[in-house]
Amino acid sequence: MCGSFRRTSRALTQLYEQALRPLGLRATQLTILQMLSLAGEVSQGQLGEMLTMDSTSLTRTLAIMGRRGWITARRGKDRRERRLRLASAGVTQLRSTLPVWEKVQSRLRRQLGAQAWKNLLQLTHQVTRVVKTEGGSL
Amino acid sequence: MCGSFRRTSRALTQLYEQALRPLGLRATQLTILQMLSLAGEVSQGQLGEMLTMDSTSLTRTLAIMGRRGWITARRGKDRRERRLRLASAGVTQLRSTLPVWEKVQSRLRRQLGAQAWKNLLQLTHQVTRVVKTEGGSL
DNA sequence: CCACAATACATGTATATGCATCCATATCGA
DNA sequence: TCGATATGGATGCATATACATGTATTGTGG
Repeated sequence: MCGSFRRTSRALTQLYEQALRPLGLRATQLTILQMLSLAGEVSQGQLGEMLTMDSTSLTRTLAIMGRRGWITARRGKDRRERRLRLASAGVTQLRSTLPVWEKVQSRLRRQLGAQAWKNLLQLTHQVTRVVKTEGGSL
Repeated sequence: MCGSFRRTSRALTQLYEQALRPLGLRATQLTILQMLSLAGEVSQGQLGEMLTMDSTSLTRTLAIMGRRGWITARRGKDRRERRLRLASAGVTQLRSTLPVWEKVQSRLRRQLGAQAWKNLLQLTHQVTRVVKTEGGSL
């Protein structure tokens, strides 16, 4: 199952990134822009939790995105935290990226069919949930 | 969809690799061992095709696995090709790894249910196939 | 046979990602 | 309040992964 997911991830990532390449961002970066757009200001740890990603792995990607001016970070009341927000350049980048993303997504959905699409989203979320909640004892 | 798959891949990879860590191999490496075990001798390009992985990405992983003595490579009749096989240490490694892998896998399958499991395998393969065959026009 | 296009990898470069470990800060118990 | 512990990130290190480009080899039309 792990191998199947990893293989499909590679295929999907290539598909999406091929479309995103002219815009100069990677799949992970788009996901982060979308997440911050939805969530507003969050800590690095919270973002990691939302993405099921090691929060220290985010340090590097966030640094790249910070250099490009897409996000800003500031210390929170708890001064260990980095609280992250979209910067205006990030909003702009996201806005110009969404149509491209949407186009790939809708074509793929058409190929797969609405039912398979829906099942996939539901099942992937279920797997993530199960692994996260039962991971220790699995 | 890409984000969902990537997130679930991260979760699954952590789950499987947590179990595999004492054995000193990564998820990708196990997949390659399994593939070579099933396929016998194949070229690097064929292996990349089977895994939906850029064949030049395999160069590094295969080098690591070669250093550990798990695989061997030789030139084919076409001397540009590297034809890959499991070495005996690779067979041994695979044999000692399979029970651990099986254990994680079966527990996860129990948590998800047989039907969801089956649907997932079928759907992920479908997505991979669609992306690979229609990728250019998507 | 030969110049040229195509193929199979190798290598350079960049990002993604996780874990172990370290530092700063916060929290909590005595 | 002070010392022990816990928490949030930063950093070092290793692997995963893709693409662009370079190199060796093969295939091909003339």
